[in-house]
Amino acid sequence: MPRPLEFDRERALTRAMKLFWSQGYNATSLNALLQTMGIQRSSFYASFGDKRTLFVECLKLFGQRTAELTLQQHNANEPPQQLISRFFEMTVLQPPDQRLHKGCLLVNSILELADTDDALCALAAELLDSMQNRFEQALYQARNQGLWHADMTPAQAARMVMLIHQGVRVQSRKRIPREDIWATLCDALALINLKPSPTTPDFKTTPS
Amino acid sequence: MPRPLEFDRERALTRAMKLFWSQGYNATSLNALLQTMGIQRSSFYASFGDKRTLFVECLKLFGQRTAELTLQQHNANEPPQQLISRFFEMTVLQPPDQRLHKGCLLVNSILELADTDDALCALAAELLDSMQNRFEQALYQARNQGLWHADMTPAQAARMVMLIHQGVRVQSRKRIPREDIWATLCDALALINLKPSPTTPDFKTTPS
DNA sequence: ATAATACTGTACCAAGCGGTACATAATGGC
DNA sequence: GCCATTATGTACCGCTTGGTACAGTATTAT
Repeated sequence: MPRPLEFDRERALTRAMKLFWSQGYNATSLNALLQTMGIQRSSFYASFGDKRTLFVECLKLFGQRTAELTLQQHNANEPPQQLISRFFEMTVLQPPDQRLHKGCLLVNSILELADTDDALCALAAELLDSMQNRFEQALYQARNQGLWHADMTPAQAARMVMLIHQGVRVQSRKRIPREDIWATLCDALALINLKPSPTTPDFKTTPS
Repeated sequence: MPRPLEFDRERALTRAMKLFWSQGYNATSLNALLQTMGIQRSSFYASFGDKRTLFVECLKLFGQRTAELTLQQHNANEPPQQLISRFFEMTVLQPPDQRLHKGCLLVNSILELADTDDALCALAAELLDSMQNRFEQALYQARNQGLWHADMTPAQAARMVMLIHQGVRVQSRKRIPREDIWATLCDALALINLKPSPTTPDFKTTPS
């Protein structure tokens, strides 16, 4: 009976996420959100509740998208530790500068909201932890298949991967050239026998 | 001729820094600042210009304090790479939880302000870079004296140290127990032959 | 005493904030 | 056509924001 078309909720949500991702929670005003989401104030509150509720949705969406990014091409033939390599390739190597320099929404949010909004901070931390769990699982498999070894347990190595990830995300937020970040990243991953690939990537034609 | 006593500027500045450190730039209101600094609105603008100018001072103060923290006890007899160990001990091991969980003001600021205030972000990045330079210098000395070696140059290792630092600062912002952070940190530093010390630290009696 | 300076206290400002209210137009199933 | 629903547009709310103005009160050197 009603007017069915709920504009483009997914699209609007994605745009909101990108804005939060770039500017942070506090610095993103409602007016700015409405403008980039392309909807009206009334529609906003009807569809998304309020700013904070929207942000929760954005955090979850980011976690989901990140998971898809690493898992979508992960088939059985592929060595498990390739999951980690590809994760970094997708987040540091391939993406346009614009996205690279936004860092990681989860990391950004934890640092911004740690002392002002415990619940949001805990949610972001939780999503980050699930990434760590996926990495640990992959390393566990890889070790059992004789495809990876190191002087530490999968759990320890997964913590290292997250440490490296978070460090890299900070680096990337300060507009350091992608080549430099990639070099540092390779150095770091080599230390735990996870150096991405024998082929040196080509940065020349990366679009922005 | 005038009334000489300029209240306690240093003290007020320190308090302001701590508040920014804990809450970030945007989430820290002027009223909150006045309250913790213990001064009046008029005195504030007379002595510190405005909020943003104050923040610049706070960033510089933080950089200076951090430098003092690592360099003050650094005498000639001490192995140079001990500077790095002590740096982490001072920022992760010894400080009360309260300070630990604030992370690093420079890292926090870079992530919060990357896309909204280039100048502030650049200043924080610059101060962070000077930390890296000190570490690189220390590693260079240590290597020449045969006190440290690794499969990478001092410059590469210094980048690793900063990567680890930034990763640890993110970890610490999510209220992870200090013991866990310390364990992860030891794993990471061991990879570049900078494991803090043979003695396992005692966490039991750390005050908060 | 006087002039100069530094602080306090309070009132005020325009602007922006997140959020609400409501009247109106469009769209569908019945 | 009718009604339910969902959108739009706009006006408005109370509150907070960073910043200014100014009168009053100390405090000091001269």
